[in-house]
Amino acid sequence: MSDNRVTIGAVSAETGCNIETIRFYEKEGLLPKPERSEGGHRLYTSDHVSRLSFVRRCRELGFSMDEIRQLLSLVDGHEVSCERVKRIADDHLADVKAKIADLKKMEKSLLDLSSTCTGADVPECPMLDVL
Amino acid sequence: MSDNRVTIGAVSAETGCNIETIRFYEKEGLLPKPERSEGGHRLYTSDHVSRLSFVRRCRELGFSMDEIRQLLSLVDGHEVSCERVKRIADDHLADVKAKIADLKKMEKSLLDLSSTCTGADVPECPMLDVL
DNA sequence: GTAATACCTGTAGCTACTACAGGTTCAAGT
DNA sequence: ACTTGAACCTGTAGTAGCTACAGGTATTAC
Repeated sequence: MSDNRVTIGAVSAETGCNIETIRFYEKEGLLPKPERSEGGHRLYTSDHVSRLSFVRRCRELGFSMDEIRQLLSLVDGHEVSCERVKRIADDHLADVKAKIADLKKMEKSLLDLSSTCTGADVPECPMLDVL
Repeated sequence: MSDNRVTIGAVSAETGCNIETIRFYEKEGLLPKPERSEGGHRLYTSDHVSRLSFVRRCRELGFSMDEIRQLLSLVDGHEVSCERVKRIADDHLADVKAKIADLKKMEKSLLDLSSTCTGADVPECPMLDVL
């Protein structure tokens, strides 16, 4: 069970995560330090791969590294309470909603601005005047 | 006309832009270098203030510093064509729309995830299992 | 004249990576 | 056994758009 250790390159190929990023996550404490070969190469177990996948999925959902660290500490400690997990997720959801709202404001302003502009090849632009 | 020069602190107070940010914009070429007092303090004219306001409005609309540099070079050169301005703005608008779409995907996933979770104070969380 | 405040330059920090440089180890082929 | 090339190692610097110092000088008010 502890025999099938794989190199960082294999983990990278399996997860689609850059080698440098994997080492970076280790340095940042998102991945536990793996054992090393005699020569110092990292040797990963399937547990590492699972955890890396977890981290990647969280990143895709926009969680910050700090939020991920909090989620991981809930997993690692014996403190997995739905309550706390949900709070972290809902806080993050609120952030995402706020960002969407900001971007929609920008979108509207840009559309308004763009509509003042004919796009013709003339030497004066009403858009710049507005700005 | 060239008498009413103001210090960086006054410009900061007027525009709401941090002193450090004003100096940073100068270093990055978004603001022209102002004259200096004998002692080396920056002395700004109203032209500088207008340009800083322009830069700030662009930033609020999400334009990158590089896009702002392009807009400014159109203003400064005698090349102000509506066509080019509109292209920059519309490209940026497309970026904004893409970001909104990404965030909406995140939002949906987070909502789905959150709905699997009761939020009760139990030691098992279905959300973490999904992740 | 002096003290407080405003300003100066230059550097380091933030997020989440990516991209090297320069060196070592491993695996495959002969 | 030996060589070669690929994969790995550490450490540093770069990205965007600022912010936050440290340590020093200029200006202003009293």
